[in-house]
Amino acid sequence: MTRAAPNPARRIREDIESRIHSGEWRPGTRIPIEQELAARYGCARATVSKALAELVAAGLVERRRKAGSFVAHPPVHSAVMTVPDLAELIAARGEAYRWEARAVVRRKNAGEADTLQIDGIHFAADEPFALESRTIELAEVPAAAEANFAVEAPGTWLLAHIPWTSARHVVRAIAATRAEAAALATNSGAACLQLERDTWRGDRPVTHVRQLFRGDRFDLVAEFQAGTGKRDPG
Amino acid sequence: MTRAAPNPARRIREDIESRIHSGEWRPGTRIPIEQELAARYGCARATVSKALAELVAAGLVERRRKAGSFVAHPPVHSAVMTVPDLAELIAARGEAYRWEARAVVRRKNAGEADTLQIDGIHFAADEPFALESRTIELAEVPAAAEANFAVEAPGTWLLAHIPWTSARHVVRAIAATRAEAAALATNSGAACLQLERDTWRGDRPVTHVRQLFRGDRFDLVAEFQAGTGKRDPG
DNA sequence: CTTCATATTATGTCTAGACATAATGGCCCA
DNA sequence: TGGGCCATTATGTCTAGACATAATATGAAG
Repeated sequence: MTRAAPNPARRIREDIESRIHSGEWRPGTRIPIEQELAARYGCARATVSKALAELVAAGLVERRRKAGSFVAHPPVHSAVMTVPDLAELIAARGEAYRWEARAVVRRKNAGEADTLQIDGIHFAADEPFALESRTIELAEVPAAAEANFAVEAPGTWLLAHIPWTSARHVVRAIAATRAEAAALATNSGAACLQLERDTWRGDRPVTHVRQLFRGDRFDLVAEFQAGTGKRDPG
Repeated sequence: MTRAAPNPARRIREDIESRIHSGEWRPGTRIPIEQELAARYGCARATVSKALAELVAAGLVERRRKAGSFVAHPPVHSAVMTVPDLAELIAARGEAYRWEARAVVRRKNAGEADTLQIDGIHFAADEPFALESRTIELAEVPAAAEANFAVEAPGTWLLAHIPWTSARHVVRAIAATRAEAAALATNSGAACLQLERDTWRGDRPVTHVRQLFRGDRFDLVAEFQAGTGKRDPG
């Protein structure tokens, strides 16, 4: 058997990538068929296929049976948003972080499982940074009943204790109510960024949060990196 | 050669996925070694490896040489945000879409390449939906000089003509200025969602946009889907 | 008792060949 | 001319085996 070159798949991927990035192969361009690529790079078709599969995962390429592989049209409208853990975010800024709980209430729901309702404020350098209002489903996270949310912010606690989740975030600009404005040390009607997050484990709800930030103190960043193929789970 | 079951890789992936989702295998848990999984599922090791590779791509699993494969810790703080093409978004709502350009100016920059400055308004059902202010680098997109941005929104045009990009979005809540409020048919100081996007081709800037939405008419959604492995570029 | 070399182990990658599947494009028939 | 069937073709998936690589564990030497 012919011995393999060190990294054919990688070479193929990077070659195609650079052709796409350079504009030589524009969106919609048909990529040579796998057989031909295999011949050109001197490797097995499975290797070409793997390289193409990675490019598909990166969003650079689309493949259709019989039709062939094509340079994908740029999905400019999707990007990875980093939703901060507030304790981390503020610590990273070098400011003192503090969490102050205003209310921790266990709600008994007739027939259904109980929920925990937690309201509080995140402080950065002793100034109010975000209002938080959270509901935790005790059926999914029974251990939450024992946690002391007067001391630790529930988001931080949950991150460390929940097995796995999927989540949906909704970002919206709203005007602060009088009460919210007071809590955030701003004026009534001020523009605020509201982040709502629903979290599930499988298909069962785990927690719902609403976080409210002063518009002049916080913004969200989302990045779209075409085809780097980077996986950096940190 | 033993014939393969219809979809072993998929079966393996879904099985492991469900164990992770159910909490049976918690974050950090070691997944059985590939040999054992291959034996258990009655398939080749390469197939197990492929299934695991997909789970890694989905962020559910981490693999380390010699050490083994492990259930990853949930990266709850990242989610995929879908940034809409406004023409599409509004059409999808079943409302009439209209773009109105207010100014299209070519700026000559001494020594450097020219830029195109475009300001306009997106309308949904004849009501102002978003203000847009955009700069296009003509050095990167010379064809833009010929486009008629009085008729077609530049975002839509660019989507169809730019080879490939990476992008950075910043989302912020701001109060509308008097002029912005007037253009958006709301009142001065109203909470608005501002989306700024810088787009590059390779490392060279292509375009910068600032879009302003009325807070009560628009929100952004970001999803974090653990391990569905869904690729839906459509 | 520590340190370094080495064997072991589990993942990483590749090959050559086989069969599956779906979409296209042309052919045949009405 | 129009519509439906079918062969072709390119991707999709899998197998069994081989070698590469990195990290750990072990054992030997100082």
